[in-house]
Amino acid sequence: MTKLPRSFYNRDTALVAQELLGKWLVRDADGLKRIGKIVEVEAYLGEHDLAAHSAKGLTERTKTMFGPPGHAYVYLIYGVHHCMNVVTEGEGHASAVLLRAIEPVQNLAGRTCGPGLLCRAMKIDRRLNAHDLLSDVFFIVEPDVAEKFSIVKRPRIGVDYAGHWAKRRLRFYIKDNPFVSRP
DNA sequence: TGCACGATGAAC
DNA sequence: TTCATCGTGCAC
Repeated sequence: MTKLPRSFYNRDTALVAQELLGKWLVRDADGLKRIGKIVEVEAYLGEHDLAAHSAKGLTERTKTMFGPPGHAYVYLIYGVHHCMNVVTEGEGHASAVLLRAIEPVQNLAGRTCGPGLLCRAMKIDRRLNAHDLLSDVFFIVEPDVAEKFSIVKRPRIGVDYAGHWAKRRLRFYIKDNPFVSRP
């Protein structure tokens, strides 16, 4: 297992999103190493992307998105669930990749398909916002055994308010993977 | 200081 | 289809 370097995240967001598929999200907490394989993601392309939080500009909440790549952007949605993103591209670009579903690999209990459920299973909450993903307790690795799969591209979920941006196929998932939140 | 509104999930 | 639940951002 090789931890993804900063340079992996400092690239085109839609590309990073697709390359995150099949990678393992690792979280070491409470004496337990939890691992999930990323099977579904969405790309958010910076300030001009009306579906992205950063479209509102630099605010207290979105400043993590405007920060350096390779950090976690975690926020509370609907007052109930947490969503986990990976910041991409250079500092100030305000782009990120939302992790929407993972397949359990190690020490994961309960469902993991959906951004909120994924965070619950991985014990991710707002305390991890702005956390560096090159740390030793929260990071993403390239698995030793690479697998082959096809990538399906679809419009993002729950962003109908974003005009023409809602139609762009910036949601990516592993074809036929049973842990994808919605086919 | 108040209030409308979600990058969701679960129940009905 | 409806609702829970609360932090954020912006209007007064």
